[in-house]
Amino acid sequence: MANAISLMVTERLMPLMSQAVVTRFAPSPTGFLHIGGARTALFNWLFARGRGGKFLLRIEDTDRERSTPEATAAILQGMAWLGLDFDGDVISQFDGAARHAEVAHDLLAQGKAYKCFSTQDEIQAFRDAAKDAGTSTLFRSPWRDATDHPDAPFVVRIKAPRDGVTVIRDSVQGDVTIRNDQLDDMVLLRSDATPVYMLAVVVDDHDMAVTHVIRGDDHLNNAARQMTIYNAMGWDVPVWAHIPLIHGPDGKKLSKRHGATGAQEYQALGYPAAGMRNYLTRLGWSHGDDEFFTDAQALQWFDLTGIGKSPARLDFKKLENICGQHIAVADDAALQREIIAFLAASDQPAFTKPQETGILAALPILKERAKTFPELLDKAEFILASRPIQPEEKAAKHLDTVSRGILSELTPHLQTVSWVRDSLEAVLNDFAEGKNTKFGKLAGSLRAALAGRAATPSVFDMMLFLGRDETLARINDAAT
RNA sequence: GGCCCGUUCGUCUAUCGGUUAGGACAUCUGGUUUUCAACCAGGAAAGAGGGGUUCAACUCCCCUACGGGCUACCA
Repeated sequence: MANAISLMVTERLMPLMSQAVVTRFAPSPTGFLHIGGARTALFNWLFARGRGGKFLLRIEDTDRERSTPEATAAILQGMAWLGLDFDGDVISQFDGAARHAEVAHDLLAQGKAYKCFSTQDEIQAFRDAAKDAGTSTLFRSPWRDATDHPDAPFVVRIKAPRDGVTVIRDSVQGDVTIRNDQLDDMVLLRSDATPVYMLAVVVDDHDMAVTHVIRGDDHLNNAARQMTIYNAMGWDVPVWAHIPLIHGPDGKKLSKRHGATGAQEYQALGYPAAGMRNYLTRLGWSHGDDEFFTDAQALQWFDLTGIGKSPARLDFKKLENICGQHIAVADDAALQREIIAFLAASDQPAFTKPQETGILAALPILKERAKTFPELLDKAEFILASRPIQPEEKAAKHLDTVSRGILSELTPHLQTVSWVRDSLEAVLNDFAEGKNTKFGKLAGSLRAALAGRAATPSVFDMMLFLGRDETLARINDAAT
């Protein structure tokens, strides 16, 4: 029986194993890692990793003018922050130029591409005229079927089909049909013989054995044009999945005026990577009613069929909510490391050694009350600050003359009490009652004395954490 | 201009012809509370508009509106 089952499992898995999933993220290095790009990378990562496949990274740096090494570094950093590890080395598309050109020459030799001697000025003039006349601006090169060639600069264009239709079988968008008379004979090789992006992607995706192309839907139309190259070369077309772009809260394309657009800005803002992954995954993708999930669950559940077709908007409130949940369940040591990285990413001074050990020890009482790292750190002020504590404005209100007097009177009670939660609670409650005041009022003063803040963990937690001597010292500081 | 894609509560979404259109965040009311966070109970809140098809449409088709994309010797 067990054998029969394992055989069934093996048989079902075999086709999948022999055709393992390969995805890639292919950003152009012209700036930081955009949050939309980060989500695209995340989807590719989830899809490949969830299926034991490979996730590759290719930098599309064929535009020498705009590509910079700094941008590549920023993209790498952003991915590292989000924990999106890729297989193999970073691949430079520019490095493959010779191979891309080779394919273009192959097509030329096969008569599936041709040399076009029309100059850019001529083409531009044609387009302008067509626009004025209200006719199609699709350029039809007179050189497509020419036999005699002048001795002049030329570009290599592909002979795109003119009849029939091209159907993009897209896992997200469904079948998208484009009439072939809408396709132009796109340029493969520029007049300086360098390959163009449209050629490079196809060749690279084929050579890298990419099985699933998951990318922004701004490439949806390009897919039809790219298919003419696949078809001309007789290559298998990958599974396409064109995902909608992310929009700002106002529904417009996400741009700088919406605030943070770079993935790393979110790190500097203090969002934990796990929460970011969860939120970004859920944005435009769903698995029933599941909102909060672990990486393991996302890996198991993520599928192309769950991706929506309409653009989603960023909602910082929900991001915070999800992040708060992830901070609450995070492993203390890992959370500590992430907070330290956050400090560096946001240009804040690093922890001193005592602060570092203090935070780590207090994480259990801190992490359940914060949605972001700045919030957590704010509530950790009783650990980070050292005597004498300088109360902030809101806290100072709890330290008026009367309150200070009460704190002075409290001191002797704390000197003798057994330093455990139950005893402390009993003493403080009795004391408050004896003073005919509410415990809440007393707690406010204690909070101000111990942390200098109005929002802190429980006063008992802080007292236990600080210990008798430090607690009394701080109360004394505040009372006098 | 041409072509392509999209449109369910404020937001993210479920629904895959028959539901009182469900959940989450946000919001409002009440409760709890030691501040913050959290928690508990409850409320308000949606099928862009117009035509079809069908016994029945949020779901299928068409038109319009709105949003987005592509239309480069950029990627």
